[in-house]
Amino acid sequence: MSDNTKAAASATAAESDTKSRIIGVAERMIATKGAEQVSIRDITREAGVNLAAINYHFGSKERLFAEALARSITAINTTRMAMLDKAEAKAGGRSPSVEALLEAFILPLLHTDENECNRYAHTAKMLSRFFLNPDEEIMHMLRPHFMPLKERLLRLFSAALPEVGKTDVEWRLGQVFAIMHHHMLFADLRCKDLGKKLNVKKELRRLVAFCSAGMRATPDGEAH
Amino acid sequence: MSDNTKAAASATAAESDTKSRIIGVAERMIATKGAEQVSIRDITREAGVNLAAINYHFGSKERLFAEALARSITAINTTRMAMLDKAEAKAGGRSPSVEALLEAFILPLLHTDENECNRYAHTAKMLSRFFLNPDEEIMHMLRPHFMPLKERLLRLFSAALPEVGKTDVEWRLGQVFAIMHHHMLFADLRCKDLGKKLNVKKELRRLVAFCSAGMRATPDGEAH
DNA sequence: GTCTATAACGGGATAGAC
DNA sequence: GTCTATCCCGTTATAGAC
Repeated sequence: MSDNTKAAASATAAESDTKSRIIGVAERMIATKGAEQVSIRDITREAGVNLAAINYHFGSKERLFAEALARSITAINTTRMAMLDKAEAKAGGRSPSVEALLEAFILPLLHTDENECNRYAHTAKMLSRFFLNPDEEIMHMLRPHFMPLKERLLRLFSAALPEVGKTDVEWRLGQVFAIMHHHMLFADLRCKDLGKKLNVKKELRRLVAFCSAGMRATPDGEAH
Repeated sequence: MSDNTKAAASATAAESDTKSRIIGVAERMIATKGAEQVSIRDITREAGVNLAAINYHFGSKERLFAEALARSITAINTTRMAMLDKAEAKAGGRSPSVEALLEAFILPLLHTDENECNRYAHTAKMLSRFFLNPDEEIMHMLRPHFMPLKERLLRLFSAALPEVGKTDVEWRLGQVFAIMHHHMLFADLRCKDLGKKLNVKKELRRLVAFCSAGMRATPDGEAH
């Protein structure tokens, strides 16, 4: 075991950082087995580092996981930003429609792998972990990773919904987030239990229909 | 591996003191500290029973917690059923409005205590635990506790929304559930971090407005 | 500063005596 | 049915090597 770690260390001297290797291994294992099934013993064994290395570099298991979560969030939000760019370009100088904005928010979450039904199902589960046991430090560390998108969405939705107050727009956006969080939490169950691939197009249509109606609701709740 | 048919048998007989005492203690401790902070060692110490008693009577810690969760669900759903009774009586022979139905579904979840901001915040967290780590046996055990309500809601919403297909009504009801799950998961955070009591009336109005619009959405997502 | 070795701790589960 | 005695595991803390 000792010769293995030495070889790996010398072979990749430039980036043989224990810290980045740990993150890499953690990400891979989480993506494979899910955060709930990954112990730091698994990670350190696989990475060929000592058990205590995680505590030294990250402070705790949760903060290592938060690091991995941040990467996923960044990946998702980059795609969302790109879709917003396209939507804005397509709308010319005008404001993109509520539907276009929702699609940019929702669609990146529905991407599928061949083996994994939903690529980001494990990301949703990691998010849930933090929701279940809120940690102020981690939340603070995560905030920058989704704030830019949130600000932009708030601005764009407010422009698309001039008749809805900004406070309400923000609150309603929170409900869309809630729906998507729940959706992804069960994406793998729906897929694995039913033994069929998810119908992305259909799900997107349903989600956009429900959420756009909610975003546009009049305060008294009568939408028609 | 061990057969669990014995558990069903013991339920019929005069419930062993130990078993009911364990459930009672577990419920109380979960309501006080939250499920995440309660170990079976805490419970057995407090109940004055042996550590192994939980495994003997319930099979596992998770199944004991599921028992406590089932009680909360039953309490909530009894209130919901009563509100549906009233709504149906008020509507005479006609179908209660979407708003009245949503209110019956949502309002019971918003009840507050003096110390606890949301009486069922811990219930939501327990639900989340199971969502995070789905257990087929537990899900099967829980199903009867919310199926009657679900069936009734499906029937009533379908009657109130004749233009929406039953499959869509069910799917949309799932989104309302998602919103409420998320809402309760953060009820305590909103309350404790902001240091102010929740404004139940305002939250109810917002929730009903958003959800009723979503329930009524037209398939293409245009609601106005 | 970086990392290892090891110990201590607390948690859930279980076999087997009674 | 109940209880003791473990077992195994994941996590955390510390001391010290490099």
